[in-house]
Amino acid sequence: MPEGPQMVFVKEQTEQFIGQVVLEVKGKTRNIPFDLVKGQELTQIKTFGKEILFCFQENVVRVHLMFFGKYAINGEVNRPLELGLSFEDGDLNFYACDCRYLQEPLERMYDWSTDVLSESFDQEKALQKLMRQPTQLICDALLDQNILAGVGNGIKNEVLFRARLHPESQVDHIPEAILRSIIQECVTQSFRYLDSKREGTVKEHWLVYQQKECPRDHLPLRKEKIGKGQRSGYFCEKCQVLFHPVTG
DNA sequence: GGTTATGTTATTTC
DNA sequence: AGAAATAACATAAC
Repeated sequence: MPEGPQMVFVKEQTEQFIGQVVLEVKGKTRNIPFDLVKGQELTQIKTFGKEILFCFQENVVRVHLMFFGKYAINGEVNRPLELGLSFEDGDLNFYACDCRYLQEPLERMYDWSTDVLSESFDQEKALQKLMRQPTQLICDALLDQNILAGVGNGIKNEVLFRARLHPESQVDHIPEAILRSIIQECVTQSFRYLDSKREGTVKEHWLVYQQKECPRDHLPLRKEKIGKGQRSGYFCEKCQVLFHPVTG
């Protein structure tokens, strides 16, 4: 469950442990020095893109759920535990994820202006970065975490559908005004996804992602591995415009 | 059993 | 050296 909004949701679900001390650390991860986390008080939880950052007094534990990651709050999942944190008032368990131990100041590692869910997200900066990759296809560019941290394959497909843009359009063939609207749409759809997580309505959330039919004109959606990343694209050939090189 | 899937990084190859 | 392709990792569902 790895797109940005889902991680913000995990943050909201785990903030109950802020102010509590870690009583025990366990799991099979070798990236975390258990003894240096044990006894620490959880002071803050942040997210950056698809990462969640558990900030303690003297260090930070970063968890990325990757493709198959799962988590449980005050419960367990029947599979090998990657990282378990026991607090005074409950516990937090992560599975099949990437865990890292950070000591550097976060400000030195992260630039929150690239995180679409951050209040300091900078659309203009994202536009500049996009335009610095003129030959990329837009479907690949939207998944670039250095440009739009937090955007995943689901959000990508929704954004392109709503903007009526064909996913295989090359960046430098797309008018700047449309690039701007795409970036805005990444923010809008990310927050919309977050809302549906909060409301428990994710199943009804997607218009095209993992769907079969275009909701606008009811034609069958195309579903193909597209772009350099060969990720699943769901799109409508009729209502999503493919931009071609400007000639003449 | 094969394929697919919300992702990223390490390694190999050119 | 550095970009680009490939492999690797993890897991459940159809």
